Amino acid sequence: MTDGTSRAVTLSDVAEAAGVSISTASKALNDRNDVAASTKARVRAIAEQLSFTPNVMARGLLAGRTGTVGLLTSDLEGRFMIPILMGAEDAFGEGRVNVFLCDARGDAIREQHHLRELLSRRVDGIIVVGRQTDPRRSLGQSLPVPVVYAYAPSDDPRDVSLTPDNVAGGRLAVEHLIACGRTRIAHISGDPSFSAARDRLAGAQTALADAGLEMVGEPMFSEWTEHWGRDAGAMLLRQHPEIDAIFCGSDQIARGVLDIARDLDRIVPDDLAVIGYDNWELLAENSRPGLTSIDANLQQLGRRAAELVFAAIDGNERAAGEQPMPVRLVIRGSTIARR
Amino acid sequence: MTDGTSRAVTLSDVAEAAGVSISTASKALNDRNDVAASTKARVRAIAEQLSFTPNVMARGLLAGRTGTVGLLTSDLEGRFMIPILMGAEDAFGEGRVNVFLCDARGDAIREQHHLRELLSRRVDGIIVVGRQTDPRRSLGQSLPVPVVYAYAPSDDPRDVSLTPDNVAGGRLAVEHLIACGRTRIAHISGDPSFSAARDRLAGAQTALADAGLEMVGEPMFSEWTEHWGRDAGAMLLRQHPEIDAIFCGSDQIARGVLDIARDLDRIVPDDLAVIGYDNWELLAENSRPGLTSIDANLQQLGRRAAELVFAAIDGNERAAGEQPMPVRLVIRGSTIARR
DNA sequence: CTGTTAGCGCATTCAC
DNA sequence: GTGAATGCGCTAACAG
Repeated sequence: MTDGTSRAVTLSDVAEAAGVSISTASKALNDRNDVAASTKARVRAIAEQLSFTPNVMARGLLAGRTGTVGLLTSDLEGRFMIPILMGAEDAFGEGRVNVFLCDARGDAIREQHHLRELLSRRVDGIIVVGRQTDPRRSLGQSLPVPVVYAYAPSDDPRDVSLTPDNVAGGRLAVEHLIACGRTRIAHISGDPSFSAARDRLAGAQTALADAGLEMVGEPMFSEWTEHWGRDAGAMLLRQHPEIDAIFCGSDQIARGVLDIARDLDRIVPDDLAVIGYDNWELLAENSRPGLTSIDANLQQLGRRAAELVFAAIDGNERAAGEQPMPVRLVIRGSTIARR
Repeated sequence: MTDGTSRAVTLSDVAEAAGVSISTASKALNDRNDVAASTKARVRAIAEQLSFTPNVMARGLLAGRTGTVGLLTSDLEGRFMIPILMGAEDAFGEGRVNVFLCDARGDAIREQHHLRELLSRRVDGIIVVGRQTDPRRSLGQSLPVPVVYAYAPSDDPRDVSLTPDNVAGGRLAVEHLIACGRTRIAHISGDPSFSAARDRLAGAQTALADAGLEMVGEPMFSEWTEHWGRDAGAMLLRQHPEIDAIFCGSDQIARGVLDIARDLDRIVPDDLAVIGYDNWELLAENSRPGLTSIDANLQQLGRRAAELVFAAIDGNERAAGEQPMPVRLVIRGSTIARR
């Protein structure tokens, strides 16, 4: 463990060591031109030597800004927050902005608690990340800082929300299957209480209708798990052996379907095409064959959320409403045979 | 988006509204006894009404402490940081400590950059999270705040490092297989340049030797992937059909082995027991059968790291050296048939 | 070009 | 009990 005792060196330490006033030292370090080049160099050398790091809090007191953003999540265990966080970090980038990460664990009390903490710390803005695409309760309109909702939209249309476009994703998936020459397409998805499940189905239905096709069998809803994918896949392929493609509501479900297809001697993709959702690389790249999937571009979503927070902080741009974010298709071997 | 314009209300606002001085307001809100109960109540009511949140920066300026901790990770995409972060958050808990999350993306330059930022923000301590258990370069001994290394230890023994005990994990895994009556045990693992791979093997060898057994075939090293698990499993089972158990260096590898075992008509666990490593629930709980695995208790590791940072901050306790953290066995159907 | 002064928001003496 | 004064570390406006 490093030495936790030595007091942090302050600007006045540097000034004293350099034999100048505090304000001169400040100017030198902030590269103002109203200071002699020689003293500037000297002060900087001293600062370097003393490994001086300016106290951002003190600076923030003056500026009224802290250069911090709060990320309030209820999905620390899940996988959606991570890419969003990465995108946000990218956007904040070298902009000297740091992120406070708070995990509410899906608990409203804890969320309120963390919200107060973030406001106490005078974050310049807040990004709220949910774990489903269903609307969540708004933090309210009376906060002193801008708020952007990511993945899970706010239930208040006055808020800005960025959500992946699940309808477009469903459409994209089925259009791809049709483009691959498939016509007898079925759908297995997760919990129907999730708008994600319903929206993806809606998109799929649109694509089918546009092509003059009908879905084979009823869409099957239950859990977002491999187990369900296996069970549903087995039922479906037994009841409707003519099926030549299955659109799955998640990569986990798709993995289950791939698994059971092998048991039933259905060759993927020749005999049966399978497409997943989320493009969870751990699952999609390691299956046999690789799993074609829909990617929600979460990193880009996070980046955009950060940009919106920024815009609201220093500009006056005040967007509002739910903005569906584009998704993309990632093709692997489960829909097109690689040669 | 919420109103980003309304200036945050300050203590002087509250004082003015309550018709008292700033210092009295301060005392009232901090529950000091040298203030009349009536005024105390009044000030608090006003503060509540104005939704006053104290500016932690200003307070921190005085106190010399910020109540923040930096989490410097190089594993934002990976899975190790998340449970560690959760454990740390638990430990910090209601302690009014917040976490700055910085992702260095495995880049030393970026890490240095983030380190400076954290020091600028006067974090009270830093937790460094790596993505492998191999030693990483120390941040140095001259930092003004305590540092604890989690998962990846520091290469400087003067630092405190918490790493999962991979040797114990390897031993535990093989002891379990032996307890299940297995005697012809093989090993498939990942990249041998990882100390995790070597340590787990060492532990396994110990357990075998203690039981008077020898490993079947050579340990197989390559990647931490399902693909490798399938390939290695196929080779192994073909060359050594007598194998009755495989200890895998990761859950991904184990999933591959389970997959190929099914292809080769080996019944798990009756005919072949399989054990993984990491207890990645996504993989372990959804396989057929469920995957027995070694869990590194990362959440507890994170909690402990936070506790050590705390101890160093306000106590004088200054631990040092690499502390191996206990692991545990999670039994599922891949080693013991569930009835 | 440099130094002095003031003040960001708050907690803490110390007078009254 | 209460309030005026001081200072945390820093930057901005001025005066020299």
